[in-house]
Amino acid sequence: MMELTRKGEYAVRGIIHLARQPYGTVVLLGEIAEAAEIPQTFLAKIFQNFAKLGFINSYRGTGGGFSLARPAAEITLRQVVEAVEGPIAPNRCVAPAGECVRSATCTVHTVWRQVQLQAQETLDGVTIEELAREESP
Amino acid sequence: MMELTRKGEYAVRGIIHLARQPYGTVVLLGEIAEAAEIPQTFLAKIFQNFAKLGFINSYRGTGGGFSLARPAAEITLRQVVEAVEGPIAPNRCVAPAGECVRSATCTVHTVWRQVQLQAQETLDGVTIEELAREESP
DNA sequence: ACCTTCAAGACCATTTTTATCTTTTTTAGT
DNA sequence: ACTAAAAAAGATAAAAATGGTCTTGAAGGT
Ligand code: SF4
Ligand code: SF4
Repeated sequence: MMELTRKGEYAVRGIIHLARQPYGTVVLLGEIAEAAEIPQTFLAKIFQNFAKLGFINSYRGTGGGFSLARPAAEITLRQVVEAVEGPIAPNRCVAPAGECVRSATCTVHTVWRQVQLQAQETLDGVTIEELAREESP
Repeated sequence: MMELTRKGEYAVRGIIHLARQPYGTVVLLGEIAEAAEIPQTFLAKIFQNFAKLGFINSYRGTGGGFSLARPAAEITLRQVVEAVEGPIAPNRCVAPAGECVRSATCTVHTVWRQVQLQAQETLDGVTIEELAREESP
């Protein structure tokens, strides 16, 4: 239930790889795709979207590629996940567009709301910079 | 992202309706479906599964229908949701069968694990009996 | 000019979701 | 025994989402 899609997983892996380079480094799409084991054309779509959203810069032509558009410490995991998967919502009624006629009185609604808030807080509390640091043990 | 399917939503609504009757009451599938606004044939499939799992009893023939097989206070929301949607896992690597070669060293893995634990705890902490009580305000 | 690299959009196979329909089995009541 | 009621089981299927690929075009460097 409620699983991240490949797209979401690839997006996180891709941007973390970018964040592991010195800030400002321009990296080839192909290099990121290979290192993170992501189908290149699929990652291209994801990164095109990231560029539009201002997470990364893209450069065309020889010597082109992608670089972070702002420090990894200023990008949260929630922002990345929501960029590709849409708002975090364990049920329709807690999604932005999700109306349910029962929601005003529904006892289950509040539970989904709590699950949603917990997930949002957890993902908000982690930055790409933290995730990019190599693990210690 | 990570949304409950109709099946999951129907399952919860259906069993709550059953839990609102006095314990042991046998209710027609059609009555539950109508009250909870669920396609009857779809709810039939869900309840067949619930019966197999021992949440409810089913009775065929005239005067048949469904009743809770154990008190609503002993059925948690997590049990109901996992019965229809499978284990709660925000990413493959925290699912029972989900192996990822990176999981041992992956910094993101621990975040998904935390989201998973929080959701599991929240849904574990709510019983169908609580949800079946009419809301107060 | 020419090569490199990303952008954009069309395309497509597979899987999942969301059901419906039909046939069979069980049971209660007469 | 017969009949009607009701769930069980399984086949079928439309629609949507997923997980990509392919082609063409545009921008930039040499
Ligand atoms: S949980 Fe309650 S409010 Fe949310 S969709 Fe279900 S019935 Fe509606
Ligand atoms: S979060 Fe880490 S461990 Fe989990 S699937 Fe992604 S790479 Fe693998």
